[in-house]
Amino acid sequence: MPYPSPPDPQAYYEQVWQLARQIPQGTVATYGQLAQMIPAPEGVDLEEYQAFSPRWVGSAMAACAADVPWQRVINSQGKISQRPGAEKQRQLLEAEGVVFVKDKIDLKLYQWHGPGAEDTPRQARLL
DNA sequence: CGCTTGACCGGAA
DNA sequence: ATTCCGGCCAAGC
Repeated sequence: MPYPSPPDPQAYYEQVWQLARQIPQGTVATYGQLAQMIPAPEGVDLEEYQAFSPRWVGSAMAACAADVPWQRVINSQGKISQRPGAEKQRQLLEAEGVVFVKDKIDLKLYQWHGPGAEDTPRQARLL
């Protein structure tokens, strides 16, 4: 299943990491969500960007720096993508108070609303 | 140099 | 709910 890469992968990944670092503890973001928050690199048409950017975000997370909370990025179905280390990701999230139901998270409760829209911690609302 | 293999997503069967 | 499909690049072996 072939797919293209960003014109400058390194530069794109850094934008992803910077965004990911802003995800509050106890909340999550999806690959596609982060991709939408980043503008399409110059030379990439919107259609192509929409089709592949989520994978680019995934690639970025696969190579993320130590200070990036990679565990807070999950797929659009509210599940943890299959791969070695997936179990660890779930543990880290549960330690932050994220509850899993049948291997999935309720995005309505935990999804990050983006920078600036700093949400009231979902957990507080549940207490 | 030629395979193989990706931390995805939305829409269609 | 579940499976299948298109998208068509690069690093690593």
